[in-house]
Amino acid sequence: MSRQPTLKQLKYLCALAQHQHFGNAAKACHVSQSTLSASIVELEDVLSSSLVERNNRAVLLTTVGQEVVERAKAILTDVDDVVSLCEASREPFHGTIRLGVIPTIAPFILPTMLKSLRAQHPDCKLFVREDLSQALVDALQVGDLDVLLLALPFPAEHTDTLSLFEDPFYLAAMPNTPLAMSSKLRTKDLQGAEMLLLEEGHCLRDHALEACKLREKDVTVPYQATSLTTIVQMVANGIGTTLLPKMATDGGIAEGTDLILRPFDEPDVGRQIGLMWRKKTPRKHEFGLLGAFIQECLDQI
Amino acid sequence: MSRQPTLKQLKYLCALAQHQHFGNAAKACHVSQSTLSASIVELEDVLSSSLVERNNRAVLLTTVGQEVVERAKAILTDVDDVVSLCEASREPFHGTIRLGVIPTIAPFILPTMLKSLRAQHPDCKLFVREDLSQALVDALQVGDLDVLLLALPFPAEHTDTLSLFEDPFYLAAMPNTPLAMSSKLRTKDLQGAEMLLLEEGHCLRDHALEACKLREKDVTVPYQATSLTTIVQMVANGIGTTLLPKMATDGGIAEGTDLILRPFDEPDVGRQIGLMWRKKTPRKHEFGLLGAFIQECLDQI
DNA sequence: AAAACCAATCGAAATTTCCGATCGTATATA
DNA sequence: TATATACGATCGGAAATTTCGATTGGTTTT
Repeated sequence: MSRQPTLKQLKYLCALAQHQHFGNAAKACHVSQSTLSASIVELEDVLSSSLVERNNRAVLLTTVGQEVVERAKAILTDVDDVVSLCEASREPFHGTIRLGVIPTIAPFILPTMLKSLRAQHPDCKLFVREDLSQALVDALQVGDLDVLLLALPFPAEHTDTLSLFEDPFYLAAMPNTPLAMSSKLRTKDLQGAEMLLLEEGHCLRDHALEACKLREKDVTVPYQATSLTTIVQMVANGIGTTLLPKMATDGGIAEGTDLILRPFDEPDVGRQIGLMWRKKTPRKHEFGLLGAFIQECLDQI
Repeated sequence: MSRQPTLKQLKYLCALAQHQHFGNAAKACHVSQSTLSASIVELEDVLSSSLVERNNRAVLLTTVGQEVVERAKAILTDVDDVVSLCEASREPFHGTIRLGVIPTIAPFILPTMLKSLRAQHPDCKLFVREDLSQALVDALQVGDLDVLLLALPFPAEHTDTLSLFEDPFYLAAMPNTPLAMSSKLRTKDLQGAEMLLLEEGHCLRDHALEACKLREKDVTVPYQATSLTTIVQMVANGIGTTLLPKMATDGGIAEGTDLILRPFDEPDVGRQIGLMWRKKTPRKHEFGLLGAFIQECLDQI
């Protein structure tokens, strides 16, 4: 009868795979190097397979080792899921929710949301990470985050999404410019306009291009356009024109400037905001409630 | 900081769910009743949820308990899968072998080899990368490849080699040329001959120079001599003379041409073909078997 | 009321886990 | 060439845990 590997051993192996260094991996696990080393040896003994090649300058995983690490990661997150399942089952909004939010949403919704949350669910600890969609999805899939608030659609395997609301785009332009003064505003008026958009990687950029049927050449990407605020400042200084999500304008991003903010005289010019979680998450129900909660927050703005 | 449940605890919970009885479940797990009982209590403590109702005559699982049991079962079989994965991978020729082969070997041996491999070891996945020796060695040392098939000697630290067979050089020349017609062929006859060889980086070039005691000035490197086939075509068009490894001529590289192929009337004019792997690889034995397998393949050609 | 059954609990023993120290080897530095 | 440094393996002892048998408390059956 062969023994079974321990969760601890699997955890140590994953840490070793990540750090490629026994000492550092041990530090990350809060154990001594000797403990981690012995654990790995024992794991290899239990599995009767060498998982790691200790080349004296680097730590290399064998093919089996890599495969085991992959599965070990999955197992560890599954175990974590059991824990959070129990947490959530005790009562929604009573545990920790690790939420990822994209930069073009976070500043406009988090303040009200966090305030409401503290008022209505004081026992809920919300850990927020702000990053680009792709980074958030990666973190979601490996189990570093529980749920994301982002613009849909965004392709991601093994996930479910819940659409919350539409966020229309407004044109932001200086007074006296043709786009600001035309009687009706249509997306085709933007053809050839030199739009200022956020740099690559921001989904707002892609969704704006998509919604307005623009192509790359219609767009000017200023150097280091990493936040909407800087773009607004540039437009206010007469450098060009841009699209802003209603969410941002409601948040007062253009206050203190002379900018004209115009909605489009067409339907469906905007982006869809929603939640995304792992298909296998045990907290679907709680996240559905979270969606409703966010919608309530928005009504207050 | 919340602890994690143990695999043992999950196992006991599953047994309890199955037997609906602490004593019997304990017996099935080969532990005492007190041990199992305590384990369940501790699991409930870790998860801060009651999983089992032991009020009345029977043992009842709570809703959360059932959910946890279901996930626990999945986790346990996942862990077992890791074990059997390793069991399977212990058998030689049952996993993935990432093999590097140099361009002057690959086309002449891979077809038969892959065919035999599929026939004899259908579970073996062979990933092949064809590149120059130095690139292969680099890839081997950083762990991107498991084993190389190349011409020896080739300097590489932290590696072991296994010599498989000698691959003699044949002179390839057009009829009516002096080298094709001389009574005996010796390496010193090549002095001053304008040999066509592969460009820098191909070890065949170095080994040919070495075996025939030639120096750089005896050689003509044609523009873009990247494959033996093109060199053969050039020689067949009367541009010069070249050396071909027996392996290539056996493969019929000179078919359809008038070329004369002559062995040398001297011993040890050729190159040595062998395997190379990292000194620390845990698969030495398997790679030894791979060497024998390759030798068998060659007998079939 | 007694017996039977069951799970929880307790204290002692057995086991394991963990750490610091040390060793062996490979690499970098002088 | 000699010395210092870095890294992982190993060992022995201390600490933590796991495990067990015995016992307790509660319920059901006889």
